[in-house]
Amino acid sequence: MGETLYLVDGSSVLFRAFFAIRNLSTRDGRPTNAIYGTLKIAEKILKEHKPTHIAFVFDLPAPTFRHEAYALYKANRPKAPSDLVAQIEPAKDMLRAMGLPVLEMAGYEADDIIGTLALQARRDGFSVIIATADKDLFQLVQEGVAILYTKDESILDAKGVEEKFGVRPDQVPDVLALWGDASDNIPGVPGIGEKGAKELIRRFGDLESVLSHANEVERKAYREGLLNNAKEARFSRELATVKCDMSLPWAPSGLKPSPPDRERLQALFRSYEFSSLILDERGGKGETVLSGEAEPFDDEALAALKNAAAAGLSWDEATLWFSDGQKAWVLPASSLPPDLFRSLPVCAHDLKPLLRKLGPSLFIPAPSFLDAAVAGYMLDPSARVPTVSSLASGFLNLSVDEASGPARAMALARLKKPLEEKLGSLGMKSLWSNIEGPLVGSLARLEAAGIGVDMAYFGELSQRMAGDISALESRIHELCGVTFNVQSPKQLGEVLFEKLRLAAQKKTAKTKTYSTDNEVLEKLRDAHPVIPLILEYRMLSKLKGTYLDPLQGWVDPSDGRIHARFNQTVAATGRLSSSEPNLQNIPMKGEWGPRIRHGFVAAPGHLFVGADYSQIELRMLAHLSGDQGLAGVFASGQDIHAATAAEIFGVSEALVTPDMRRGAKAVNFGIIYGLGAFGLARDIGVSRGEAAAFIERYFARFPSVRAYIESVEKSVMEKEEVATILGRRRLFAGIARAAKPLQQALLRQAVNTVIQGSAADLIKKAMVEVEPALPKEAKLVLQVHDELVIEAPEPLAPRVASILKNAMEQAMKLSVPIVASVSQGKRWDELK
DNA sequence: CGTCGGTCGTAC
DNA sequence: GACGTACGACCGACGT
Repeated sequence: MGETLYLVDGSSVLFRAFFAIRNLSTRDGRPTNAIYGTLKIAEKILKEHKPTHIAFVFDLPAPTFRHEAYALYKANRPKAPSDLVAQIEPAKDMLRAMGLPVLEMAGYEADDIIGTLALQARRDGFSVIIATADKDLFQLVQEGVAILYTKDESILDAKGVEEKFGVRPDQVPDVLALWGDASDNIPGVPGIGEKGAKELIRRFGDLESVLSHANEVERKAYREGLLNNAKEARFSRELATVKCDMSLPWAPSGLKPSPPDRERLQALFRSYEFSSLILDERGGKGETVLSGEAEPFDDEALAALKNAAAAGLSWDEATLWFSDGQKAWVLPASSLPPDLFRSLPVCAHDLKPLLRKLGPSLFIPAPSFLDAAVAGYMLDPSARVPTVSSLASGFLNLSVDEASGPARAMALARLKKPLEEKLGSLGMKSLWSNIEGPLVGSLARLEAAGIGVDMAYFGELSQRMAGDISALESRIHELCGVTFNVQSPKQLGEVLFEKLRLAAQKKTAKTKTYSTDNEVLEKLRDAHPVIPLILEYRMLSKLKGTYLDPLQGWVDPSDGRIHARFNQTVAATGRLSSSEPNLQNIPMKGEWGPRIRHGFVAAPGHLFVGADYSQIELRMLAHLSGDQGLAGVFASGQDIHAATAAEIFGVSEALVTPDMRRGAKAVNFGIIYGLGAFGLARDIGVSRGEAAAFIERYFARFPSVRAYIESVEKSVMEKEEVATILGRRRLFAGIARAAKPLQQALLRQAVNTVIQGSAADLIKKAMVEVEPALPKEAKLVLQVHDELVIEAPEPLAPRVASILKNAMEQAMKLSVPIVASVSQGKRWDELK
C-alpha cells in the first residue's frame, strides 16, 4: 500500500465552519468560530486518518487567470463577512503551529493547486483524499483520488460521486457549464438549474453532445436556452474546469506534518480562549459545566462501568465514548467487544442510528437500557426531541458541550436515573420497558432490512409519464394562450381567474391569493376545457415528482433496497413517522396507486406477508367509550359504515344505499377527527343543516361516544394532558386559558390523540411481540399505522401469515374484537 | 445560495 | 373558523 496525501480545501472548510458553528468569540469580542471549526476538522482528520502527508490549501485574494479570461468572474460574490475574513490568517497560524503545511500562492486558486497536486501525487504513487465541501472539486475524482465531503463526512470515490451528485466526476464541469454557479458568477444556461443540467448530461453524456442535440430537448425553456447560449455554456465549462497543470513550488513528498509547536499552540489557544471546552450560553448561570477528556477504554473501564448505576454512551462517526458519570473512556467503533452492551446498563441518546451502524448482532442492549431521546419524547411528545445538553440542563442543572463525546457520555450516565424516575412517576415505566424500549431494536432491524424496489419498472413508468406531462403542458399553454408554470399555484391562479376570467371559488388562508386546489378545480371542471388537463397534469407530476423520481435516489447501491427511516420520536400522538423517503404515504387509491405499489417487490424467493387492522380506531373508540351500540356492531361483525348508516337513517341495513353508506363513513371518520357540521357538509355535499342532523343522530344512537368525548374534553381542561390506553401522554399546556378557536382546535387534538395514540400503542405492541415469534428468515419491512408488512421466504409465508395475524389480534384484549386481515404477494399492490 | 413559509397532495 | 397525524415537492420571497 502506498502513502496517502490529504489535500484540504482550506477556504471551503473555513467558510463552512463559519456558518455551521454557533457564534463563538473571545471575551473582548474577536470571532473564533471558524478557527475553532477548522481546528476540529484538522484534529479529526489527524486522529481518524493519521495521514502521512497532508496540506491545507487556501485562496489568496488576487486576480487569477480566470479573472483575466472573464471580467465578471466571481463578480457576483458578496464580500465575505468581516467576522470571517478576520479569522482567515489566525486559522492559518494555528494550522502552521500544529505542524501542518499551509499552501497558497498569489494568482493561483486553491482548486487549481489542489488539482495539480492531486495529479502529481497520483503520478508519484500516492493515494489522494481531497477534503472539501465544494462540489466543484468532485471532477478530480478518479482511480486513487477520492473526496472527503466535509458536509456529511462521507468518502466519495467515482461511484460515490455519481451516487451523490448524479453524474460521473468527469461530467461535473459539463453540469456546471449548464447549471452555472452564481457564487463564482459562472453564467451557465438561463432556465436550466441543477436538476435539468444533470438530466441533460446524463442523457447525452457531455456538454458538446447536449449542444448538438439541443433540438431534441422536449422542454421548451431548456431547448431555447441551449440554442441561444451555446457560447456561454462552453465558456462556463472552461471556467468550471479545474486546472491540473499549474507549475508549483511544492512536491507531494514534502507535504508531511511536522511536530506541533506546543508553546505557540498554547499561546494561540490562550488567545482564542480555547483552553477549556466551549461553554454554551447557559455556562454562566451558576450551572456546572461538563466538558471532557477521555482515557482509552481498558479493563479498568469495563469494571467501573459494570459496577456503575448507569453507563453513558455517546458516539460519532468512528468513535464511542462510555462514562460512569465521573470518568469517560474512548474506543474506536471498529474495536468494539461483542456482547459489551448486553452487560452494561446503557443510557444513550437516539440509539437507533448506532444500532444500524454497528449491526444488531454487535449491539443487543441490556434490558435495563434507556434511550434518552425516546424518554424525552415520551415526557413531552409535542416538543422537539431534546438534545443531551437540554436534558442535562433541565434534569441536572448541568451545562454540557454537545460537541464533546466524553461530555455527552458523562451527562447521559447521570441522566439515566432521573429520566427513569420521571417516567415512573408519570406511569410510563412499562410503556418504556415493554413497548418503546424494545421498539428501538425492532425499528433498527426494520430499517436495516429495507424494502426491494423494481427500479427498471419505476424508470419505465417515469419515462412514460414524462411524455404525457410534457404533452399536457403544451396543450395547457395553448388552451390558455400563454406560457406559464402550471406547477405554480400563483401563476395558475392568475391565468385562470384573471386572464380567463373563470369564477374564483376561494382565497388561500395566508396569502389571500386565488386557491387552485383540487376542490376548486373540480368545481370548474366544466367551465373551461383546460381544467381537466390541469387536473391530469397535477396528478401525473405529483406522482412522478414525489413518488417515482425521488425513490431512485434512496436505493442503497450495496443491496438495491430502500432503507427508509421509521421515526420513533416525531408524531405527537405516539404514531411512528417515516422519512427519507416516506413509505407511509405511497399512493394506494386510484388507477396509479397500485401501479406505484407494484414497484415494491419482495426479494427473490420471498413474499410479502401483510396484515392490516380493520377499523382499528373505531374499534378503539368503541372500547374506550364502552358504547354498547358501537360495540354491538363490531361484535356482530357487520359492515361498520353500513351499520352506522342504518342507525343514522333509521332503516334496516338491507335498505342502506351507497350514498347513505358514504355519508355514514364520513361521519365515522369525522367523529375521530372532531369534524363539525361545516366540514361534513362540504365532504359529502349536503347542506349544513342536514350534516348537523347526521351528527346529532349519530350521537343519539351512540350516546356513550358523545359522553366519552365530553369526558376527555373535561379532563384535558383540568389536567392539561391526556393519556392513551397504555399511558402515553400528550401535554396541552394552557388549554384552559386559550382563546376559543384555538381551544376548540386543541380539544379536537386531545380527543384524537387518545384514539389515534391508543391505536398506535396497539400496533407498536404487536410489532415488538410478533418479532420474536417469527422465523429468523422473516423480517418486518413496513409499518403504515394500521398495517404491518413482513418479507418472508416463500415456503414460510403461510406460517408467517398466521403468526402475524395472531400477534396483531392478540396484542391487546379489548371489549370488542380486534380483526386483522392478512394477505400475501410478490409485490405490494397484491396485498389487499 | 440556502432557508423558510406557503400551497398542494399523498397516506392512515 | 370550520378535520386529526404525518412527509415532502415545488414555488417564490427573503437574506446567509
